[in-house]
Order: sequence, then C-alpha cells, then structure tokens
Amino acid sequence: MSQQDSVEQWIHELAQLDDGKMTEKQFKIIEAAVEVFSEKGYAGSSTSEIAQRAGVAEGTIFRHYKTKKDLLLSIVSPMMSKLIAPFVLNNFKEVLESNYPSFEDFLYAIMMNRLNFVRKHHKIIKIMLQEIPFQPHLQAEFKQQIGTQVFQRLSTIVEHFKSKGEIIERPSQELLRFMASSMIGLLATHFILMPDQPWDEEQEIRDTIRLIMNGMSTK
Amino acid sequence: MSQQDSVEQWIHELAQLDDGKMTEKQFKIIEAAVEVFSEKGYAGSSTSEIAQRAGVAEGTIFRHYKTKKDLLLSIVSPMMSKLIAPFVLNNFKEVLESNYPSFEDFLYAIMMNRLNFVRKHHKIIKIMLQEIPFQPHLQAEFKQQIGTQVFQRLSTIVEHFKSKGEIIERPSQELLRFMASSMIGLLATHFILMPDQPWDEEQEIRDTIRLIMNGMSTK
Amino acid sequence: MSQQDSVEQWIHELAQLDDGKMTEKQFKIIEAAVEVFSEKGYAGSSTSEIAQRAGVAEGTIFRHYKTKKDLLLSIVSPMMSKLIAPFVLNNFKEVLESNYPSFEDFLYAIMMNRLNFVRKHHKIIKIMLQEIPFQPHLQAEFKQQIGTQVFQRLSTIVEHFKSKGEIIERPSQELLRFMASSMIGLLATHFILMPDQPWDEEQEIRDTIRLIMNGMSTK
Amino acid sequence: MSQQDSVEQWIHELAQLDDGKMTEKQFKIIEAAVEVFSEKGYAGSSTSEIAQRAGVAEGTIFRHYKTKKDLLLSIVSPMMSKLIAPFVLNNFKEVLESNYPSFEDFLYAIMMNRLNFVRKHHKIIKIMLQEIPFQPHLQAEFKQQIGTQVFQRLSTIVEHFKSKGEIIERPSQELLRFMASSMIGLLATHFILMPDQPWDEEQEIRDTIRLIMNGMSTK
DNA sequence: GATGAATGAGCCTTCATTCAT
DNA sequence: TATGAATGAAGGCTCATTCAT
Repeated sequence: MSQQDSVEQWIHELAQLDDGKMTEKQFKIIEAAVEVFSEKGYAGSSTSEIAQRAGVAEGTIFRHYKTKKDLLLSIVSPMMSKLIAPFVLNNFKEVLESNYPSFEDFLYAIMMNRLNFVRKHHKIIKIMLQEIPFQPHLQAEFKQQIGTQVFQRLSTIVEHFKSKGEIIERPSQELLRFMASSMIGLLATHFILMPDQPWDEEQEIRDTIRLIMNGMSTK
Repeated sequence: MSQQDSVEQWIHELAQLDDGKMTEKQFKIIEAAVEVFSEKGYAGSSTSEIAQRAGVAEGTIFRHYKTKKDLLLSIVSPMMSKLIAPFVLNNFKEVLESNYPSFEDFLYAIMMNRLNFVRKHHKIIKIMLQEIPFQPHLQAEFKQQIGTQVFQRLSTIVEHFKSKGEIIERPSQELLRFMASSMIGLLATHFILMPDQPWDEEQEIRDTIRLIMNGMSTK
Repeated sequence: MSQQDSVEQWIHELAQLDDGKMTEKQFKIIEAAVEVFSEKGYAGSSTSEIAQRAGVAEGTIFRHYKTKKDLLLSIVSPMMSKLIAPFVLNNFKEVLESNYPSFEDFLYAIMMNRLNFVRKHHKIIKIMLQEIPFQPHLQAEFKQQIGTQVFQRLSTIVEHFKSKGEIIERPSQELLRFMASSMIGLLATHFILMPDQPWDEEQEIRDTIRLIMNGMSTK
Repeated sequence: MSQQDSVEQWIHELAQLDDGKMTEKQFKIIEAAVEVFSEKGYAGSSTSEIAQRAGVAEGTIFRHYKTKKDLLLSIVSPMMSKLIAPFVLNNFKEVLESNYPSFEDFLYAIMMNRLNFVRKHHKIIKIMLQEIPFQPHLQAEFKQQIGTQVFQRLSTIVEHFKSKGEIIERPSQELLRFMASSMIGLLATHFILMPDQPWDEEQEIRDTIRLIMNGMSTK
C-alpha cells in the first residue's frame, strides 16, 4: 500500500469519527494540512498554503475547523488513541496469553504491528511528536493515555512474568522504559534518522527483541 | 548548581568562541532567546518577546544577529559539538582502555558525564531536537557530527569487544543503536517526559547499563 | 475634465488590462498610490499612508500587489506604452502623410495630442520620470520603447523629409533630439516648473514649432 | 581629469565654504554620500551605508551633519550656485559683449563651459534634479536662483539682440526656453540617457547651436 | 457549503539618531 | 573628535480569521 493511500485511509477513519460526514473538500484539507505541517511544523505553516495545496478557498478551512489549532488537534488527537490501540484492547491480557506462547513472541507480534502503523502514519506521528511539547491539550492526552492506560496494563504483564521468574526483579517502570526505548529507537532510526536507507525489517526486529530479552531474562 | 547558573555558564562558553567579545546586552539576549525558544519553539517565538524578556530594544537583537535564524543557529550550532565532545577526544580509545577496567565501567562513566551535560543544557538541547527537522543547516551538522564522527569511533570500540568475545556477534550498527536507545530513553524519560518526578540517578543508570550489558553479553 | 477625473479614467483603462476585474478597493488603492508616490517619491512613501488615504487596510494592498514595487510598476509600466502610443500606430506613416499637408501641421497635431495626454496623467508621468533611474525594469522598458520603437519610426519620417530637401542634412539623431528637447521643454516648463502659471497653449505651441521648423528648414 | 578627481575637487571647494575646516573623515563622508545618493536616491539611501563606504562610524556623520537631510542639502545646495555661476557674474554683460563677436559665439562658449561643469559634477546634479521636487528648501533656492537671477540677466541679453534685429520678435521667455531646452536636452541625452555612448562633443554642440540660431534668426 | 476579498494585529527587519565612552 | 552600541519608531509584509455574496 502506497504512502498516499495510507494517508487517505487514515483520513477516512477520521471521517468516520465525525459520523462519516466528511466532504471532498474537507478530505483535501486534512490531506494538505498533514503534508504542510509535517514539512514545516505547525507554527511554520500557513493556512493559506494549506488551502492552496488543498485546492480550496482560504475561508473553507475555517468553515470546518474553527481555528488553525483546531485543525491541528483534529488531525493529531485521534492519532494518539490509534497509536496505543493494541495495548488497550479490552481483552488485552487474554489475547496475549492465549495467542502467544512466550513473551518474546508477543513482543515480536506487537512490534510488527506497530511498525506497520508507524510506516503508514509517520507524517502525522512526526507532527504529534513535534507538537506535544507546545500543545497542553496534547500533553494532557498523552499523559493520560500512555502514562495511565498503557503503562498500567503493560506493568501488569511485566509483573506477571516477573512472578513467573522469567524476568529479573527490577522496577517495572525501568523494565518498560528499557523495552520501549529499544523498540522506539529502532523505529526512530529507520523512519526519522535514516528514512531512505533500506533495512531488513524482520531481522532487525528479531535482533532487537533478542537484545531486550537477553537484557531482562533471569537465565 | 542551579539551572540558571548552568545556562549562564554555557553562554559564557559561547562568548569565548566569539573571542570573548560579548556585551552585557548580548548575554541577556541569548539568555532570553534560549528561554523563549524552548518554551514556544523557534517559529512560535517572536523577536519582540525575546527583546522584552532580555530587557533590550528589539533593534538591539539585530545589531548582534543578522536575522532571527542567525540567533537560533548561534545558540544551537555550537551545542552540537559540545554534546558529542567526549566521543571525539583525540585519545578517546586510550582513555577508554587505560581508565576503565571493563566496558561496563566505561559506559557508566560516559553516561554520568552526559547526564550532567544534558541536565545543564536541557533547554538548548530541546531547541536543538525540535529544530533539526526544519533547519537544513542543523541537519547537515548533525549528520556529519553524529553519523560520521561519533558512529565510527564507537564502532571501533564495539568491534574491539566483539573480537575479544565479550559481546555477541551482531552488526555494530544494531548494537550501538540498542545501547544509544536505552541510554537516551533514560535521559528523555527524566528530562522530557517526567522532568518533575524525582529519581535515583545512580541506581537507574546502573540498572540500565546492566540491562544493556546483559543484552549484549556472550555469557 | 478635472484632474481627478483624468486619474480615474486612467485607472479604468488599467482595469481593462486586467480583464476589467478591478475591485472598488483596488481602484482606491491605485488612486491613493498615484497621489502619494507623486507627492513624496516612491522610496519616501509608505504603504501605510497609501492604505490610509485609500481608506483600506494595509493588508488589502498586498492582496492585490505582491510588493510595494509591484504596485509602482503596475501603475507606471502601462503608462509608458500609452505615452508613446501615437508614435507606434501601425499605419503611422500613412496617417501622417494623408492627413497632414506639411510636417509642421503634423508636429502641431501630435504636440496638441501629447499635451492633453500629459495634462491628464502628469502625476503618473512625474512618478515615471523620477523612478526610471532607479528601477531597472522601467529602464529596460524605456530603452526598448523609446530607443527602439519610437526612434526608428521617427527617423524614417525625418529621413523622408531630408530626402525631399525640406530639412537640413544633419544626423537624424541630432534633429530628433532637437525637436524632442524643444517640445518636452515646453511641457516641462508648464507642467513641472510653473504648473500654476497660466499660458496660451496654442500660441506657445505654434511658436515652438515655428522655432523648430526654422531651425531645421533648408530655406 | 578623472571623475574621482573632479568629485574630490568639488568637495574641496565645499570645504572652503566652511572656512576650510573639513577633516579627512568629513571629506570621506561627503564623497560616500554623493556616491550613494546618486545611486539609490536620497530616500533610498541609508546613513549606515554611507558611513560604511566612507570608512567611518555611523555616529560620525551626525557629528558633522545634524540630520540626513542636512547632509543632502550641504551637498546639493552649494551646487546650485556653482551651476549658474557664469550667468551671474557681476560684469556678465560686459564680458559677453567685449569677448564674443556674435551671439552664436557666446552660446558656444557658455555651452562648452557648462558641459565641462556637468561632466565633472553629474552625480551631484543628478541628486539635485531628483530631489528638487521633494525638498522645499531646494525648490525655493532653485526658483530664486534660476527664475529670478538667471532669467532676468538672460532676458536682457535676448532683448538686446531682438532690438538689434538679429533675433525674431517673440516673448523672451519663449526664446529662452527654446534655447535652454535644446542645450539641456543635449546634455541630458549624453549624461543621463546614453552615458556610455561616445559622441563628438564639439560637432554636436555646434550643430545644436546652429539649429537654435536658425530657429531664432530673422534672416 | 464555498468563496475570496478584506481585515488589522503582529512579525521581522531597517533606520536615523543619541550618547556614554 | 570619533566611536559604535543602543534605541524605538516605522517600514514592508504575512497571517489567521471574518463575512458578504
């Protein structure tokens, strides 16, 4: 699936959040906004350029989004939930336990899953990372979603494996940070630092997970 | 040493790059610019606010820095070299081998060192990270400094330990990324994500290095 | 016809060059710009004063003209062609020969015609003369229009009368300069040097042409 | 004599008006100001560029000239008198009658004289012509000097020749304008319109005067 | 709903001028 | 006398936003 296609898909998903009421124009606006924001940053972008690239009159943007910030949030905010969606499945723990024979298999599965997600939405994720420090609204959302929802669920998992003696006895926060850092580092390297350099995804992911597992394993 | 003091120190170091010729006003301007840029981002900051916070007329800024971008670069650009300074010491390898009995000790030392550096300059580093994606000049510098200088030196080290059989046989790039991710993840967590939450530095650093060593060790 | 009216007429002519699409506001802007530029010179005028006199927000100017210089050129540039229009009629020579029994009659006719033109557009012509030395674009246009188009056509005429023995044998360039100087001198005197002093147009023009004819005649 | 030399000479003459008290710096300032004003026009020039070209601190200009306008006037104003100096000699009429057998000879002499003057000072004259329309002070001076002093003296001469029957009976104003236009037109052509094109000065001047004489002569 | 002309606050930058050294 | 750092008003221009059509 091409990048263009993936952005389109994302926009369609957004549209459904708005009860599926999204005009052709509105679609073009979001598409253009993602483009421009990710190229120049939120503050460095002008609504007039977005309008131009969207092939839409300047005023049209403000018919759909009260302000420029509104436009930003309407793009970035829903992305946050999508990003962590797999971790907050209702039956997350069950899925995990019933589907994956080992923790390592679980890590691999979730990594491949998020890798594909990031690949599809890297522009919006770039915008999100850039703007979290400056948008209190995004900060709050981030803290609540990651800090509370995801962290707590993952903690439970880690505790579980610690109690089974498979993982060393260190604070869950540290262990989770270690895992997250390694995996995010992998994604960052290939999507941000060296986006043009080809890589053997499967191999590198397996290696990374191996390093993580070795690091935390009690054996 | 207070944060304020550390920023002052940094500015003094900058001053020395300019042959020590730095006015009182120029000093105040940089100080204010660091403040404002890190709070609002480069594009979101106005020179008039910087002038105001510096207690200086707006025109004064432009007597010392031809443009707003000039001001940004004169703050961020020198920081890049400082950030990687320890890795590009002329006698880096010797220092490493003669002073540190084990690789682990070396990691610990360099981690503590960079931790203190980041603590002192976190505002400027924040600005740097925010602006690298949008400032070609910074991008080039970053690629050259990190990508070439630092990466090559560290590779040598890692190869060395691989050949001694202490580290597993995986591509150096992967191993370095793994190490860097874990350590940067630690810094990011405490300086960016949760800057207000207290933590036991020594303990967490030791733990993190332990996880890294376990991950890469051949034992 | 009052001066005000003549400026309005000129602006309407400009409008037609733009496919007749000219807002009320745009009209006011040009009107004010002509006023201010001719009073204070291009560099000495501020867009804010133009906006004020036009009863328009400053931003409105820049919606219609990308830059201040654009505004200047859009006023002055079309004037150049109008100024020399009579000389570059397709059938210029025929008109001349069939309508005017003598060269003197022709001179008189063209002088009266241009006199009325200058009277109507003296403000814009003043701006044009002031700015030609500083605007390469205008310089180029001037050289091409006058230097090439007009000069060549008039040369042909003069050669014609020289060959008929009515005009003395001197380089056409000199003769044309002599004619132009005398006539432009007349206009300059009454429109620039002494704009408030009344004069007998017909008489002075006839006299001037007489002086010119005497000067060049072979008799 | 090179152009550079002539500007220097002019500045020295200016210096003498100030009781010869002109420092090296002051000299450089005027030199630079003439250069810059003539290149970019008064309003388009900045005192900082003048200071820079003069190799002088910005403040130094204002030690010698209270304002930028002061600097302009101190350059242009004295030039006006110089320009018309030959016409206002105390014994102008005597000189004329005793030295020049015919009116034509007189015209030739004065033309050659002013030609050399304009050649030497064309930059300052350009500034003068550009600024007269915008500087009331210069306007007043111009009107008084030309309009009163020069015009009256020349009128007397013309009347004299009219009474001798050598010149046709037309208003002196018209005749003078005719003469002045032709001669100024000649200068303007070669110093302003086509400064780079070589010309046979003596020949063109003689031709022009011949045209003028033919025009006005009673024969 | 869509347009795009209009707005006016605000932006970065320049400039003539001042004044302590 | 000469300097040049400092000033702050003003300049040209951009921008998010509004609103009549």
